[in-house]
Amino acid sequence: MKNKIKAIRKKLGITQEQLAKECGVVRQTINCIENDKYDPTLVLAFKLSKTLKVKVDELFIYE
Amino acid sequence: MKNKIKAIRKKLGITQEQLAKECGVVRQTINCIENDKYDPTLVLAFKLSKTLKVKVDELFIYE
DNA sequence: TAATTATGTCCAAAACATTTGACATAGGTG
DNA sequence: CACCTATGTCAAATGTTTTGGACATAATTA
Repeated sequence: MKNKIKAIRKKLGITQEQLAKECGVVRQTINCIENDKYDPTLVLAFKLSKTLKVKVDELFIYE
Repeated sequence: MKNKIKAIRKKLGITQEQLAKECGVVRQTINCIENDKYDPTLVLAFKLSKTLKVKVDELFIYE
């Protein structure tokens, strides 16, 4: 499952570390998700969505 | 994390078994998610969303 | 250049999601 | 009532996500 996290995070000018802290996870988690190592849990997807100010349906690309 | 799966599934007149099959999981998985035993993975959330014809952001209630 | 910050990666363990198989109960229909 | 379908639940096994600690490299800045 692809996502737009890295692009949107950079547009907002924040680091993986800052995004991680906002979402209550560690930096490696953000890094793995941005690089498609695995998908976030649903709760984390919503936290990312909220922090990055886009809807879950926009942030992730299904299919 | 709450969700509207049971309500929408009933409105569509389908069983847990049918929804499960559509989404490629077993009946117990749908049952557990409807009864808030655990949250689905992000991929399953998108499959449920697609089958139930509502957006992920509408199907699940975060906060 | 040297120092600092940001990112990518690895591993093992912990936490969480899903399956399989089974049994119990609730609701409707003959 | 007896039958059948749908739903709820449980425990053990398996698969996936997240953590914590560590190290390497890339990019930025003094």
